Amino acid sequence: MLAKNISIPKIARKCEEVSGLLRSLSHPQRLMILGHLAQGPKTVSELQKLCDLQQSQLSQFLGRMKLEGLVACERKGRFQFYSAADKRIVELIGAIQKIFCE
Amino acid sequence: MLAKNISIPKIARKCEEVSGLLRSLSHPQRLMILGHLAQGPKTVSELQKLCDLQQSQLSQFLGRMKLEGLVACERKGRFQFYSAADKRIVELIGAIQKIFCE
DNA sequence: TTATTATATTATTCTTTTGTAATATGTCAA
DNA sequence: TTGACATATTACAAAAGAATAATATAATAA
Repeated sequence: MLAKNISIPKIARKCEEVSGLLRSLSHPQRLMILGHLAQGPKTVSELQKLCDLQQSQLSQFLGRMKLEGLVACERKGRFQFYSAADKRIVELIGAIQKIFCE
Repeated sequence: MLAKNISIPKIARKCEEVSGLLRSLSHPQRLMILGHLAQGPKTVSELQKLCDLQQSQLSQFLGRMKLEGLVACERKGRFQFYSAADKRIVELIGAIQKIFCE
């Protein structure tokens, strides 16, 4: 139950930033979106089918997650390809799955 | 950037539960509280000093985190000792620190 | 029993988030 | 250029969360 190796000072400095990221993941469908993006880039309409969301809300979620630094996007023709913003995000999703889904 | 080993079906089933946990961690001071509790049990007043919170708000946060299954508590005399609810919570805090604070 | 310390609850106001609908923009094909 | 498709933005009502103050309960010591 103990974790002596966790450094509070380190966490403290990052608390604002990290809690912001976690807030973005604190919605079931945003968590789902990032779960899919952790597997590779997807267009908005692909995500819409995968997550069963209204177009408008999905777009709002993606915009918010982009601002928060969780996802990145790149337009190709008329499609926007969204993906996990960086390695840390993929690692976080991986850790969550390892801890809670195994 | 990819994580082919992440299973979406597994995450999907747990999305509601896990996003709820993450929501509890999505506040800087709640994250801080759990950071401290991951190191061992603490009384409310110890946490109050460590996290610089008003007594009332701390108590409300703790109550909420208890409902959410993040923390457990045990009364000893006039003190309530709070601790991380289980191993998964400690692991999650450890993973967050490893990914974002190193 | 009373005073004191430790913690919890309630009430209230303010802010943020959610869900939804409507509308706008951007890109391509015909 | 027009139409169709893909995505983004805006607006707004309803719900949830945050901060704060005031009050209540629970345990102990004197």
